[in-house]
Amino acid sequence: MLVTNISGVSHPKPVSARAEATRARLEATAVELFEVHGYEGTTTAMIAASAGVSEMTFFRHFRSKEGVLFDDPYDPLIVQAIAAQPTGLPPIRRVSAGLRAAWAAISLPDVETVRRRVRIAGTTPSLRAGMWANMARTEDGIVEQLVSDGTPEPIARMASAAVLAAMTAALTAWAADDSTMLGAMLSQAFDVIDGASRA
Amino acid sequence: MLVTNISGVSHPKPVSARAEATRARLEATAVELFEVHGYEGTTTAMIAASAGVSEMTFFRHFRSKEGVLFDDPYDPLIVQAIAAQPTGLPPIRRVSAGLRAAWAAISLPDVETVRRRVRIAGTTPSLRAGMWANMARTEDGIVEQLVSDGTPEPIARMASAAVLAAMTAALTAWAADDSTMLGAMLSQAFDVIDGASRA
DNA sequence: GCGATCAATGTTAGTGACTAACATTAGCGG
DNA sequence: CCGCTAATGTTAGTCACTAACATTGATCGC
Repeated sequence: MLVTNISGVSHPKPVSARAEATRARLEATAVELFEVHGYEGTTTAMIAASAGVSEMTFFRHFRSKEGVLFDDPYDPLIVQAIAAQPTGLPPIRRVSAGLRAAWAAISLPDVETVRRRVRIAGTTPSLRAGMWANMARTEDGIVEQLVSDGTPEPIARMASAAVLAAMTAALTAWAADDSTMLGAMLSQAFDVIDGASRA
Repeated sequence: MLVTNISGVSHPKPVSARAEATRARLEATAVELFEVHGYEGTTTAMIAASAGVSEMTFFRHFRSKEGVLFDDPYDPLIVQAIAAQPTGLPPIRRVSAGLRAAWAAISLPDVETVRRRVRIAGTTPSLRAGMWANMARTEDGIVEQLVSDGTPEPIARMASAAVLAAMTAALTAWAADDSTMLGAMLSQAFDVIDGASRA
């Protein structure tokens, strides 16, 4: 539930109401603690204790400590939007146009929640990499689509990595400054990719 | 000593001959063990034991296990090359042109060593992020240069993130396939950024 | 209601990366 | 050869994370 899951695809876990409640409680507790003590200053033991469960239970609901912030299920919407772009475009343009379209087509459900999370990630050096890793599946999906339309794999990977990196930069810039708007930042990022941004 | 240290800038540590020898022994031992048992299958205790030192000594020479593979000191050459590009170009073009020039200007001392390391990093999911983190200082340097030439900071960060991401993709693609040449891969990456790459 | 069942949680014990504090050794200059 | 300091060793810890097994609790057939 961060940024590459644009349309709100949910986890396939067949969860009971109790489990879902526990997960939600852990998630909320964790984010609050991160904001107060910082990510590194918050231990998984603290999160579990504050949520009233054992540490083991924390790891049953989240793959890792990072997993509290990053666990986007793969969202096919992005890949579909890219597939819809003309194959005649240079790959990087095709990806940027696709992402532009994907973002324009939706409206994020709870923008402020996302902003809080991205802010934590953007201000913690060790988490910047995690944000990137969270997009791995999305990158793979984009690459697969480009390749199936005839783009050589290395080229496809370079193009998607570049665009997703610019997008990530846009997200962290947006999260860091409350006066900015997500749409505007993303638009700037795609403009940068398209070489349309000057100076 | 990986990829963002193009001109061989060395660490500023005032090292004795003995310490340098120990460091080199640990480094070589570690890479060999990584290649045999995989990165995750190699413990720091194994590395230390194989090198004939205590585990503590390992961490005195390397910040972390990842640090064995990634510890590029910041290389000002790249930033200089970017600074030399015309300020009239769109930021992303300026960065790609600068990196193109930087890579053309040098020849990597021991290409095969680099390839071994990048291969380990590229084939270990948890290390892909580390490669990226290793370039943080370089990214910051590029951003600083662009900003001092009038580019707004968010734009500068989007542009450098995008180009470095494409470059990283080129490096992993090169390392994964022994029949490819580094220069050709990098050239392709910059072509992708410039939108010159078709299909 | 009542027990059975299975998911959800707890407990315990461990591994591996990494740190801090303090003790020891080894090589160099005098 | 002595002493000094850098380099290394030892010990004892913290924290993220895992495995194996025990326990609770909600829901379902009855």
